[in-house]
Amino acid sequence: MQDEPTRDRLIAAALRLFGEKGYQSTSVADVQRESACHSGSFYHFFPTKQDLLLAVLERYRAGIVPMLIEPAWADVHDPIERIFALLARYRMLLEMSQCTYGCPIGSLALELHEPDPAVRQLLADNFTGWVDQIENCLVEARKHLGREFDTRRTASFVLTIMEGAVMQARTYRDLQPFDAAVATLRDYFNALQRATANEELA
Amino acid sequence: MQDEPTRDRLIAAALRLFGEKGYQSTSVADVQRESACHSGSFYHFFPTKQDLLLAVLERYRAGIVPMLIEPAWADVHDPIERIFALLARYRMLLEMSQCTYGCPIGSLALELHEPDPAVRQLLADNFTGWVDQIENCLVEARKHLGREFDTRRTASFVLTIMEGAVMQARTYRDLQPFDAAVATLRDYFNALQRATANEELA
DNA sequence: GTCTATATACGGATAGAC
DNA sequence: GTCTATCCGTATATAGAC
Repeated sequence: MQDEPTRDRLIAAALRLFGEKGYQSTSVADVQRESACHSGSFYHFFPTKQDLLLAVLERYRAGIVPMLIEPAWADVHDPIERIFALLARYRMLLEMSQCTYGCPIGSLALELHEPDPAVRQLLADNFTGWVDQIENCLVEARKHLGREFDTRRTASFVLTIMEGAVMQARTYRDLQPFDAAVATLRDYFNALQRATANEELA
Repeated sequence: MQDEPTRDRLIAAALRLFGEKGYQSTSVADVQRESACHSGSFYHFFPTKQDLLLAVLERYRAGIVPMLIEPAWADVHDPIERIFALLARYRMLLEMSQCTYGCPIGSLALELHEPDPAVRQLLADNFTGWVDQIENCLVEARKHLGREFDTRRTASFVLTIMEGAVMQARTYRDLQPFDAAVATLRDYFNALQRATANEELA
């Protein structure tokens, strides 16, 4: 950890701190302390604090598949189950943190009310990258879900639910609203599959 | 406006500013300027900035029915349509602000990572008050939605979707993900009603 | 209750030696 | 590339006259 290049250590520390405390509540001094480097090094790599944020968001974006999706899907192959396996990862994050740590991208998206365009774009890119993965699952599952099924719209809906569910779990400090949302999403998929099966019978 | 008691002017200004810029990005000086009062008055009414936040959250909570629900439901009587009428209010807020202003409670809930317990409780109370109203609609609509229908779980699901949809609309600066989420929720209710109608035929 | 002036701390960012 | 020391603005909060 200490042997990593300084720039990477700074990004790694910021990634953790921005997730735990938020962007504004994390001072440049916090990042310096956690990465064991000093002011001169920091500003050598990042002209401003926001440039560090951009690097963090880019690292999140690049990490969606290797750091989030692949671990979640290693032992799950059914496309619909993969969606719920991903949601289970967020549940685990909430559980391990007593419902304080959820989705860092969602938190940043609402914390920064008037983000710099480059920041906003990277937040959006993170959402899009996540939704892309869900959509892949839905395309694969399409035959069970009806011909006129809109895979993109539904993939976006899954992100909507994950983010809203994390928000409530954090606010109530309770997994129940998260579990409730996931259970209701499950109902929805079941209803779609039942409807499609009925169509095929007819 | 200028004739209002000072304390109310402070709360009103803070309510607006916290919604527009967030809590941390709003300085006490901002609130003083917008409410046309000075430091001495501010700290006469609110010992700390957080005490002002508590007053704002309490005002939001008390305003759910008179300021949000009643206007949204004045001309709508079908219980399911009332749910969509409420969601349409949020769409209007997004539209009027070019997708920058969504749900101030949700924004505060994710901005404040380790809120004071009193703050967190008031955020939760706001969510609960909102969900209560949705649940009333679902109880009224129950006969069309199936006997084993869980009204509380589904009401919480509606909040989940609203918050997640607002988050995405703000991040993309585009109403499309919001509309997509609402349309998918509509599909879900339609599926529930269809399933219940089929049950009754059988 | 309201005003002005100010204490005090901490934030992001910079200077310049090494 | 890394270090120490520091500038300077702004933040919350206070003091004390009126």
